[in-house]
Amino acid sequence: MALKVRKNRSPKPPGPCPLTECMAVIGGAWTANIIWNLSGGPRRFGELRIDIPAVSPKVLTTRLRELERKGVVNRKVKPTSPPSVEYSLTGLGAELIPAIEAIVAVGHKLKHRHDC
Amino acid sequence: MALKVRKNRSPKPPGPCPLTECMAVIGGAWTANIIWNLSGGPRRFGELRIDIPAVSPKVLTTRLRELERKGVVNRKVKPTSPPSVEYSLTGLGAELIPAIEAIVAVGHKLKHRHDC
DNA sequence: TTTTCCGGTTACCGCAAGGAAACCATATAG
DNA sequence: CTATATGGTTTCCTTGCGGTAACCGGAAAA
Repeated sequence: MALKVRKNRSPKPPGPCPLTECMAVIGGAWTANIIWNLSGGPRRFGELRIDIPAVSPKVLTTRLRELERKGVVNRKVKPTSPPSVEYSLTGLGAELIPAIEAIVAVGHKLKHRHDC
Repeated sequence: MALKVRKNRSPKPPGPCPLTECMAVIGGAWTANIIWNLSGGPRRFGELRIDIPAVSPKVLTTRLRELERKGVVNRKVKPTSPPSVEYSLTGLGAELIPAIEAIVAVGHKLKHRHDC
């Protein structure tokens, strides 16, 4: 009575899983929200804090630094006074938008179904 | 010297954020992988363990139960012997596929860029 | 009788992610 | 002189997520 594994599995590419890899980028707390809020154009630190009121400055800094290191967002310091810092999506960051949009779309459907 | 918040923010719907809501569904460890592996058709517990070797039975059970409760997957027990349990995506679960696919697509791009 | 297989369950544990609150440096406005 | 705005940093602490490992119950195969 051997285990018969059916072959209708979805395609499994070799090497590190692209799904896991992408989730590692957008999976952190508030990460997707941050990217989503940057999709409308550059935004300053304080503006992001207003856009996402629940995020603490510590976490916001952490996420922005991570995303910068991964090449998803760009950090530009403007030598005004007091200096203001503008964050924007890089080309790579822009490529994440369709995925985020798809997630948002599902979120709407979930709300619709849930609706209790 | 008042704070001038620019208005180029992305649209913010009232109420609970759809983005956060959807991420709560697909955000758990291995969750997206599980849904992805079910997108090719129904799959048994043991098959999923083979598809995703790194997932422990405990976590796999937890995730499947969560997804079942949220109406994303369907659990069907077949009274064979030993009994086999088949998991499949519900209609709601199927709606998640485009988002997952978008994430997978970005994962490929990430690998391409990274490529080290 | 013992083993194998399926689909789990249970107990235990470590650690890192994340929340809260306080603090900081600089420069201009009033 | 003091207040305010900006963009953080630092410290502390809790929670819970997820990993490991062992165990389980029924049935059939050997």
